[in-house]
Parts: sequence; C-alpha cells; structure tokens
Amino acid sequence: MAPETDALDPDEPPYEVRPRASRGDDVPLLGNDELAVIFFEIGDMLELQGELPFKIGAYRRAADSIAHSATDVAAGYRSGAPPDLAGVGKAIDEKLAELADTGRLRYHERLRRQVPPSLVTLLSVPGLGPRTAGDLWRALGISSLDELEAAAREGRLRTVRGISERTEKRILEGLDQVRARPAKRMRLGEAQDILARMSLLLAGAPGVREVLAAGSFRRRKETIGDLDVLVETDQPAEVIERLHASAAVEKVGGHGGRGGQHRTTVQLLRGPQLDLMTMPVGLTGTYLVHFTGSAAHNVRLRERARDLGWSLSEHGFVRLGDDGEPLTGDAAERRTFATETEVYDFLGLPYIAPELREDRGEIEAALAGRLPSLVELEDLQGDCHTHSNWSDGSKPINVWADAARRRGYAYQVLTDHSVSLTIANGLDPRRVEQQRVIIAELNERYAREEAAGEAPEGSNPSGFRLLHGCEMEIRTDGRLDYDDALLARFDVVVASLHVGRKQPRAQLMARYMTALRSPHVDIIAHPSGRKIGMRDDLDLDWDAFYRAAAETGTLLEINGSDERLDLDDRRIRAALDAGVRFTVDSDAHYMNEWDNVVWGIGLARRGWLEKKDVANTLPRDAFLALVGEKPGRT
DNA sequence: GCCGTTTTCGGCCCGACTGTTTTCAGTCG
Repeated sequence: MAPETDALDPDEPPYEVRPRASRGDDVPLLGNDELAVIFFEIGDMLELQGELPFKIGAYRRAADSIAHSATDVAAGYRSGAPPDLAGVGKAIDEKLAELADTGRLRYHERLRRQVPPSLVTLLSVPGLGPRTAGDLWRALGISSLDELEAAAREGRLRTVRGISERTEKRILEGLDQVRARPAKRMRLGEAQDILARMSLLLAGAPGVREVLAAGSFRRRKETIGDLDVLVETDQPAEVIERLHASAAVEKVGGHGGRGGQHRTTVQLLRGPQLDLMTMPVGLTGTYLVHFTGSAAHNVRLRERARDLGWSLSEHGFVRLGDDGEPLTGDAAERRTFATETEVYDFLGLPYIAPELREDRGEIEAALAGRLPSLVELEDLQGDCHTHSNWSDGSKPINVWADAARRRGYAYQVLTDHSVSLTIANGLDPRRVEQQRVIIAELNERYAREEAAGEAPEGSNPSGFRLLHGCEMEIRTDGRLDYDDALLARFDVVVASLHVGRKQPRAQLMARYMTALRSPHVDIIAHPSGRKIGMRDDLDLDWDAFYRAAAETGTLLEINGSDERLDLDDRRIRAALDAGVRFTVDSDAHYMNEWDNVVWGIGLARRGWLEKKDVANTLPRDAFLALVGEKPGRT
C-alpha cells in the first residue's frame, strides 16, 4: 500500500462545478465548527505528509480564526459578504467559498484519500510525532492505534530506520497511557482545588518566595488540560525534590525519565499532568508571560520583540545583532523584569490581561490603544440567579440573604424555579406570595439595622436588599410558566428553558422569542443550555437571538457555574457586537457555589466585557430602574 | 499558505529535553 503524495489523484471522481453563490438551493450551510474541523484536519494531514511547517501552521491559524469568528462564516460567503478573517488569504478564501457553495472541498477529499484520517490518532501517543507517524505508515502501512500496537509487540517497528528496540518499548508504554487516560479536561473548579493543594505543598519547600498558577487556568479557559505551576525560588532542586516525593504524584517525567534542573512534569494520582517550572527570584515578568501563554499570543510577542531587535524567551530579552543572531561577548545584552507590566511596556504595549491572551485581536487592540477596560470581580454589586430550599437550593431564604449581605453585595435576586419544573419543586403562585412576605420582613429588618448603624462588618455601604425574582420556565408549548399579573409583581424575572431541548430550531426560537418580547422578562439564564462535556447546545439562530435580546433590552446571563459557563466567550463577543448587555451570575444552589461568579467574571473578561456591559455592576437603584423600565419591549 | 511604515519575495518564535543520526532532528510546551 503505497501512499500517494502527489497532488493529483487519477481516481478522483468527476466534480460538478456549481455557480458561485447559488443561493436558496439545498446545500446545507456548514457551521463555523464544522469548517474549522476541516481545516484543522487539512493541517494534520499535511503534517503527516511532511509538508512545510509554515503551510501547516497557516491552515491551523485559519481554522482557529474560523472557529472563533463571531459571525457565521459560511453564511457570509454565501451572501456575498465574506468576513475578514485573520490568516485567511487567497488560497483558503477560495476553499471557504467552495465549502459555502457546495458543502464540500475537493482538496480535503483528495487529502483524505492520500492520508487515512485514522492516522491522526497516532499523534496522541506521547513521543510519537508527525514525522515518525508518517514514516511508520509509509514503511509498514500502520494507520491506527491497534495496528501500531500489533506491530510493536511483534517487534516490527524496529525495522524502520531511526526506531530502536528501546523506542519501540517506549511506544508501547505510550499506548498504555493513551488507553488508560482518555483525554478528559478538567472543570475550572477541579483545577483550582488541585492547584490549591499543590501550591500548599510547594510553598513548604525551603527558599520558595511564591507559587503561581499559569497556563490555561490563569487565562480562565473553560476547561483545563494540564496544570502549569511557576515557583519563584533560589533553591529549585529542593522544590522539584519535594514534588517528586509527594504521595500525590503517581509518576515522574514524561516517559519515566528524570526531571530537569528547573522544570519537571509529573502525573498526579487520579489527576491531571502537572508541569512545574522554577524561576529565579525577582525575574517573574518574562517567566509568567511565557507560561501563561497562549502559545499563539507568545508567538506574536516574540515577533514583536524581534521587530524591536530583541529575542524574547522565558529567561528574558536578548539583544540581536544585524544578522538576527543574539550578540555575544562584550556586546551581549540581556533584559529581565520583575513584572508582566514591565515586559509589555518594553514591547511598547499596555498590559494585556491573561484572559485576552489568545491572539484574537488583543495585540492589534493594544497597539491601537483600544484594549477594553475589563470588568472586575469587585465591580459586581449583586447576584441575579440563586436558589433557596423553597425549590432545589440547599438553604433557607434568610440564610442566603444574610450571607449575601456579609459578602458585601448591595442586592441578591432570589430566583427559585417556577411551577411547571416539578422535579425542582417549582413554586405555585400561592408559594410565590408566601415568599414575598418573608422577603419583605427580611428587608425591613435590614433597613432597621442599617438605620441603627448595626449592619454587619463587610456590608455594602449602600445597604443590602433581597430582591424577589424567579427562574421562570419557558414551557415546551412556548407559553410562560406564570401569567402576566403574577410576573409583574416580581422585582426581576429570569427566564430559562430546561425541557423540550431537542425541539427543532424554529420551535426553540419561537419559545425564546416569546420570553424576549414579554414586558416582564428581564434576563435569559444560561441561553445555550449546554453542560460542558455532557449536554450539547440548543440549536438556535444565534444572530437572530442576539438581535432580539438587544432590541428588547433583555439581558443575557453569563452563568458562572463551571459546568455551564454559558454564554461562552465567543458568543459573548458576538452578542456584545449586536448591542446586548449581560449579567454575571452564580446560579448557586449550595453555599460554596457563590464563588461561581469568579468563573463568570473570567468568562466575561474573555468576552472582552467592560463594567458598563454588565448590568449587575450597577448600584441597586440603577439596577432596579434598568429592569423596571424595559426599554424597547412591546 | 500568509503577509508587508523596512518587503508583492523572502521571511515566518523560543528553549529544553531526548535519543541515537557522532553533530542533530524530532517532540513538546
């Protein structure tokens, strides 16, 4: 089985060329995710073919750009107004046009005939890269993990040039690793718990000044793969020794090898991989930038450093000569910094927050002086989505309210479930009225205590009030769960959709439109309805949804539960462009879920939101005025 | 394949580690 590396394939079927922009025909529009998968796969297959690294990188950059586009790329092409995407030039532009017109890509199909798609799975074996995988396929016809294992056990791999008996054994170990640990990414909360434990452990080593979490956790990505930890110390060996000796560590090193002097990788027992780096005291700046990433952001920074005559790495800046090589001897020059702010300043840039470091326009915005002034956790004045034990929460109303008050909030909205959500003990109108009485009594007590100067320490200077809300179900038939008269009596109405999630798009949109157009609905909670890794998004016409939210002045929630994180960062940016405002909420059912707002704020920042974009940063009176007046609603 | 107040051609980010190819390529982050 001789692989073809030539561009031309005699077996290629005849191809029907359609006219461009053949609107209205039956070719389904591919979503951004589907388009991105195609271009990522092209990158993988070109890599396995040994193509030029820059060509491979170009396809991957374009794929990333498409995946994170705020607008529907294929729809743009079909309507004759393709979006301007970074990393998309003439060749990829033509391929996108073909995909939009025909739903297919001849180039992609040809590659799939040349390189079996299953070959890509070989790259999941640690230590097995594209070069070796390609060699194995060309020499032995291996294109799957099973075939790889069989060949390794029979000792056939070592017949390939560059593969020793030892490497063969290492590949078998790698296969065990792949099978034992299916790639599962952690939720932010899980990552935080592990990081807290490991930080405590490492901080106990002699000479440690500081332990910092970097990587995707610091950027607040929605799920975390490996953990990255930076330790500032003048005794690096002690730190690494302490980690290796820990009972929490299952295995040291990538392939049972040894740790280096300044970095090590360990597999945690029943946990993720942890990468530890030590850094000299006082040089945090470039180290933290480097290990926070993202890789794409770092590439942009290093390019910029190069333009300015410096080479940038985690160790600092090194002056380059006219030949582009670092200066040596007496001319050698090195710059290091204690803080990230100084690093960015040296590059002629304002400080860029970790949540923005994805190479999605932040460098350009920084250069143009148009970086957003991101919303902060401390800006939140209240939480608009919490549950008491009247529905499916864990604590009585007064316990929640007192805790919110001690937390320093100016308000909390109590949003127990509505009547039709019986599984969550939803409230009928009679119980709603009973809640109202309890809330009124609580607020009277708060007012009395505030007047007497007896508010607890840490209370908001403007006082605290519990607001009466509900999480109202949008029923499968599109009706709202309470009538208008009852809805009108709530301070805040949060609407959401938990049942009938599999309905067709038109029906789901009709249900949401009813809620958006209601004069009483203030917020749509967790709009996509996803649960990460468990439950897919609702099938919505998102652009129409954002437009309707903006037109009706309905707020969209950023749900901070680390299994929801809904809206996600990409949708936040798209909705922001459409003129939407947001709330950041905890959706807390248990007391320890208050802090979900930390993830919610991280997500809002990843969506480039400023304080003014988030309604529950408003003081209580202004917030009530906003949800009370309902501009633009019919 | 992309891209351009140094360029429409010739560049395109950096370092550590590993194994085996006795001088470096592949892999990884």
